[in-house]
Amino acid sequence: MDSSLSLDLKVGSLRFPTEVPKVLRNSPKHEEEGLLMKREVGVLEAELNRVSEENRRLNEKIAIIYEDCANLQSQIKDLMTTVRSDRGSVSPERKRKSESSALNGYSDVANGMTNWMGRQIESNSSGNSCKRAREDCDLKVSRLCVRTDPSDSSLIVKDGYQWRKYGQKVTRDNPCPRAYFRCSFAPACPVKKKVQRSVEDRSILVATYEGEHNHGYPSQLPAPNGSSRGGSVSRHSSGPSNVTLDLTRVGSQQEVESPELPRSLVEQVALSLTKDPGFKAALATAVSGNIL
DNA sequence: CGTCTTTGACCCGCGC
DNA sequence: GCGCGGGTCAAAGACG
Ligand SMILES: [Zn+2]
Repeated sequence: MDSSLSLDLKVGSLRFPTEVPKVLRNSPKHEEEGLLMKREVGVLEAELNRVSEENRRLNEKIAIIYEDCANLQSQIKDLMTTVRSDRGSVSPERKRKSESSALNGYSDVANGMTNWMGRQIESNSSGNSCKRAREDCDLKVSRLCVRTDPSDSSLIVKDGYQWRKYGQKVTRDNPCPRAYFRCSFAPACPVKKKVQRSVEDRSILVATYEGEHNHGYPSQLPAPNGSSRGGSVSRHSSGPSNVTLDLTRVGSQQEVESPELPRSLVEQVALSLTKDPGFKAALATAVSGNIL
């Protein structure tokens, strides 16, 4: 397994002949028109074949990416355990329960993509409107919209990290309370997040993250003995019923640069894919399709 | 017993 | 200084 995953996808090189409608015009020279039409048809067919082939290869690549993601995450997990054991022996900070963050409902890939997409959404909106430019120097603020069951009154966004709630306030412009969380996966992780229900759509939770994790992504592969017979699936299912991403917003605004350094290999992989908006959309569609 | 949630108190910046 | 609103602390309780 090579950790430097270079994909070399040439999706952006799709170029459709833009001057095709020329042959549709009314022309007195029918033979020439027919000839032109045939040639154009041939070109289009070749293009179609090429695109289909490209599509097939992309699907294969996506499958490979899935595997690589799983492999990378297992490597990260191993790395994290060794790092934790080292640090634990040196500085006896009060260690929290560093495991048993069961991911129920969706896969690690979905988690990573969710996180990454949220970052993309935020970097889009903040880059365009630049509402708060004073926090860019120190804190990185990102926003993630999550659709949950409106009947679920718990403001819990299960994004793969471990959060400890430390406050809740009612704000002025929103009748729904706002919950404050701190990352409790690492003892000194500075990341905080605020979760509040959206005013317009009560079924949407808006999570605002600030700061960067000083640890890797704490993803846990689903237990190898995943053949849990009984209803233990939803035993501690405080997770949201479904996490959806607003893909239209991602697709409508391309040109996303991500100047920040990736914190984990998973994010690095994701960032290497964001260069091309077309592939981003395709991958997002494929991933969301697989989630559902 | 350790960890997390709840919740009122407290702090702090800001506008007047 | 004072009130207001948002963010955080920390004691107490819940939970496994
Ligand atoms: Zn963290």
